[in-house]
Amino acid sequence: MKGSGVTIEPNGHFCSDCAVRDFAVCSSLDPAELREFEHLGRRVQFSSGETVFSEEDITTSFYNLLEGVMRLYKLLPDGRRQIVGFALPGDFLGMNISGRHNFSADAIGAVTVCQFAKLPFGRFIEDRPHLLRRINELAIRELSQARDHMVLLGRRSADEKIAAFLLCWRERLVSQKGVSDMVPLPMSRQDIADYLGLTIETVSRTFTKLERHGAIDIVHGGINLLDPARVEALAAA
Amino acid sequence: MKGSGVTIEPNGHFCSDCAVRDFAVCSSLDPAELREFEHLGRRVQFSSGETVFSEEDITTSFYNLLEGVMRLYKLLPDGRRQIVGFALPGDFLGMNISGRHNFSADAIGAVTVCQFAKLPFGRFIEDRPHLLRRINELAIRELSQARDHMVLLGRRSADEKIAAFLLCWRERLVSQKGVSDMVPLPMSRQDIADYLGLTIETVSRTFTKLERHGAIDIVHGGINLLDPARVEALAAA
DNA sequence: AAAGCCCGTTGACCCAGATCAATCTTGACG
DNA sequence: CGTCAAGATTGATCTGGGTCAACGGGCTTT
Repeated sequence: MKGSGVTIEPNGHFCSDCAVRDFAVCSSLDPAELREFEHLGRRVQFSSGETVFSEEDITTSFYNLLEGVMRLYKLLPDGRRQIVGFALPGDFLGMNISGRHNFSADAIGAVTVCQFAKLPFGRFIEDRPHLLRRINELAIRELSQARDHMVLLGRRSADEKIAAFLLCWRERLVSQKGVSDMVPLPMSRQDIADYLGLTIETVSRTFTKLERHGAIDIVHGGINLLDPARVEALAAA
Repeated sequence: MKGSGVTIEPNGHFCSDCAVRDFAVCSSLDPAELREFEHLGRRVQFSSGETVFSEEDITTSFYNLLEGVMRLYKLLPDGRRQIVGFALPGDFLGMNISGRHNFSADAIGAVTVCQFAKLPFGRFIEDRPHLLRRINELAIRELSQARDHMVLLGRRSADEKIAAFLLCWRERLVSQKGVSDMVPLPMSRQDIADYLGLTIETVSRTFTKLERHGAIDIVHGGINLLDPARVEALAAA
């Protein structure tokens, strides 16, 4: 579902009290810069399932995810899909060198982004090396995650993939909402399958197996980690 | 094989006539900067199979590959290996945010690198945003390649993996030594298998199958692309 | 509340690619 | 030139996970 999103009236939205202020790209900006920066972005909302941008689209904007979860994916011509990542609040999307996006991005549930037009954003960076350094830092971190994911896709069994996914997803949620054994899974089984290079049936079966072994409890919208140690042992790394 | 490499006497080595001058990180530097930069790096040689740096090692240096090919890989505790990339001359290695390398790097055949101590290099970048921009550009390009590779690992068949690998490898060699239907493969079958998430037997069988179909010709140290169109069709993307 | 749909689960079966096991090729070295 | 070791190929067999198919449970719609 292609969506252009809904721009929110800017009343009352200031970078200085933005929820992702401290861990997004903008954490590198001082208060004065932040006031200038404020005029570059506009808040836009997307509803569940809407596509924020598509692979091969000419890049006209960058996005800072403020609220919600997004799936980032690539499609093969015959429809096979590989999800290359899930984005959480604070993630910065859209950087590329070809001038075109190299993956598509959909909202999973309602999403709010801070959208920056490419050119003014590029100009703003120009003489702010600390912002560039911050962007570089995020790119390098993503690269490291991408390599970990290659190991998972190329060399791990279905059981290991699922276990590693649960732990890694929980870990990422920690920085958002603190530690908890309840792990919300807003994405569908199909999304998880396409992320792990499996089929939906294998994902379902593996969850059931983990539940039968008492390692997790499948609840609506997520799972409970009953035995984190056992899941860690399964993830084996 | 862990190796510390052999430093080459600096006589007669100048950045200005470096082979990778135009496409490595240093392409962003002007002649004056280049002269200063020259003192930061030292040329080091590694012989076939030597390890230049290992995953989890504390990062003390960055590397600019000048000559040869390297395999970049991660190991699971039980020895399973995933090659996350092959490095060619001009590639810049070692960036990370944790202070530790996040993959290992071996020489495939003899290799020459330009090695930079981390701290002086970091200081040199400090007030040279154009160099930082160049590094960022390289990171973003690698990220895009990493995502393509995830699709390959997660969603493609063995035949497609091999075909895509041959075409992609040939494409990369174009910028090094021009177009040719002779594709040198300096890495072993095991390396190819670990890059594609397959076993050595499947790689061997798939090569043989391609040869029987007249698409390629297996020669010592590489293959001849007899029917590029057919291989492209197999790669299906 | 009945109908329909979407999503997830479960079972039966199958196959691409892994595993196991020779055998062959090539190059290094006495 | 013969010996050895390392890599590559090939064949036989097995299996993890894919495919196909049925079913169920929780929504929305009317």
